[in-house]
Amino acid sequence: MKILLLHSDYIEYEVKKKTRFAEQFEGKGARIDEALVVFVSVEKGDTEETALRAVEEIRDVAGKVNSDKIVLYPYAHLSSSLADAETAVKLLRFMEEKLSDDFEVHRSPFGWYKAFKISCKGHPLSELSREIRGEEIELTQALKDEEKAKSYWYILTPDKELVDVEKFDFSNYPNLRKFVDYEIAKRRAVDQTPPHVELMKRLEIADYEEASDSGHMRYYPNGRLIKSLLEMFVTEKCIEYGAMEVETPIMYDRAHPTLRKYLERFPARQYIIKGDKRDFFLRFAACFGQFLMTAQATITYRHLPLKMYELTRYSFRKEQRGELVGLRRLRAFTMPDMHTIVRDIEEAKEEFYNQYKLSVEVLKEIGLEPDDYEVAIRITRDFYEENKDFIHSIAEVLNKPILIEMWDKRFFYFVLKFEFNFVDALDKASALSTVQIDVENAERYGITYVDSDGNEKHPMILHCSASGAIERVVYALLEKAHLSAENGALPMLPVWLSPTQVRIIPIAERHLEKAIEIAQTLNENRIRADVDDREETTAKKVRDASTSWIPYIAVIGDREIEEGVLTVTVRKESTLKGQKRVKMTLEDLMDEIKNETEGKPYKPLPMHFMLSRRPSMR
RNA sequence: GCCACGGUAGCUCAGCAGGUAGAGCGCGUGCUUGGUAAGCACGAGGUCGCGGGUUCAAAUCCCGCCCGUGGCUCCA
Repeated sequence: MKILLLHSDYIEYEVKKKTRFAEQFEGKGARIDEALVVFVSVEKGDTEETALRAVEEIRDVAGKVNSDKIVLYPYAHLSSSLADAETAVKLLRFMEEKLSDDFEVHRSPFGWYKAFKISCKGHPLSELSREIRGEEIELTQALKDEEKAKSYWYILTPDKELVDVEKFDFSNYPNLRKFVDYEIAKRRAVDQTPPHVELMKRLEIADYEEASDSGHMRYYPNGRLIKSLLEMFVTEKCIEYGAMEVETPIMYDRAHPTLRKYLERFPARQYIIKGDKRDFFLRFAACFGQFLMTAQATITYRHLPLKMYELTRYSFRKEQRGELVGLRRLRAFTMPDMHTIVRDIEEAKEEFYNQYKLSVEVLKEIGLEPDDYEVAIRITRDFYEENKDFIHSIAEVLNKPILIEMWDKRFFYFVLKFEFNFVDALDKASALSTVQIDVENAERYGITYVDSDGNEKHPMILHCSASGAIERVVYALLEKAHLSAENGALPMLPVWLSPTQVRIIPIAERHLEKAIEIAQTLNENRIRADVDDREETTAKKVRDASTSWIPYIAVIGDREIEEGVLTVTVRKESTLKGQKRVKMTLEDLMDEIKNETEGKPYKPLPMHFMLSRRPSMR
């Protein structure tokens, strides 16, 4: 329940119009002089208990301002989580009744649009607001702390200087400025749909699914392929880095004592699922499963650092409705989540540093260069003061200025984290890779290791998402392609992620057989090639291939067959005005693509290799 | 929750001082057998988000609801 108390000379109100929740009311309005006016929002979870506490608050304030008249004024706009009308009216009546013992109480009607005039006395106690907490289930403690946490902002320069963010010269770092503006001012002056939303639909990657909850997407064959390749890639990198891949449940008992406490410390809203006897929440990361597994394992110092990895399909976060956008922010998303158990802070720092570099490398190989993102480090002041050299060594890795957010007090479970933030075409920022040093959860989950001295100790834990959410990586790649198009290039995805890598276009029907043969050879060599066998003009086929962002378009006609070559349009080297066409043999083409996609996972074509056999998905 | 905008053919959208529903793309059929970013012709395809009201008559006006997108959620 939220209440706003105003000590007034008078209040005057007039009922205008009913809403559908309107309470029976015959009068027109009222004027009450010298009253303590209490605006009230009854919220979800409020009970008579909550109302009684509110009554006590009101009594207290009324005593202080020496007022014997109270006006209870239902006012929905104090809260974004209102109770249903029935409960609200019930509790308001209840409060009216309780207050009537000591005060002259006037209650204005619920559920009407009302015009009102109020004259507030303006002395120090004349304006007060109070929040009376009921059974609050949706908002966790961490979310509230996040609101309260006081942040200090700095830029750590490549010269290892910590500059107040106000004093930093951003003129050479426009993207960092955008990121900082977004972070600190949280300002969004944009009122257009982000470019990647249009692209994800047009390229048949993903789309909204109206039959599901907001923030849950459908992925078409192209989208599934792209996601799948990214998932495979990040997973391989983490395993290569030394992690053990595991799989854990997606839902957990809400009442589980350990999990309950962790929920309180994580700033996210959960989906709740009703089970037979217990209620469950859907996981928002792989922490629970991995921590519970680790707690049971017998671990000694010889095993450390110990890494465990899971690709979470899905993680669920019930973000506020208005925060959801395209692939940027979802309620169900796929996240690579790796946890590293380390012996002490020194080992934690070492791993943190290595995983920072791992993240840089993963993003780079995916197609996102350090220029495409901005680095943020969030840290407690103590930890910074004690580890300056270490933080500076991180700054050296990319040799670019870093945004530092510093807190006096540790509000969260970590003492240090970094994020790589992508700044999109509309100047909005969102985090990709991140690593955190967690100093709390080993103890909470009862995770221990036996040290060389024979004693059981609690380790520290690193949380790492080397690429960030897979959907968000797709978002970043699409936005990046859009940005490159604005600079005159032809937008495209990296070749290893392009659903079709080579499109074969036969000039006439008599070339079709040869075209199919070539496509088959390519596919046998793990290159995704398809054939435009539709009855369309060559120009039309080239246009369609181009608007699908296909990296290599190979035309085959009499001349090519005679010479034993292909005429290939190379997208990367073309512009809308001038297309780069090269004659090359099939072997040359295969070599070039092999080269381009080396070390990357492969999956076959997501749809039939003959275009005439392929449905349009939307 | 609040504000703005939107929901019409598979897609993108026009029509809305009330009078039998339109375009482009896509799809189907036919002609054309093509040389690098949209060949030509014909055709099929619509409970105009849902419910109520006004009217001789509603996609169009009024009321309510649902869904979507963007922003806000007041930080004095």
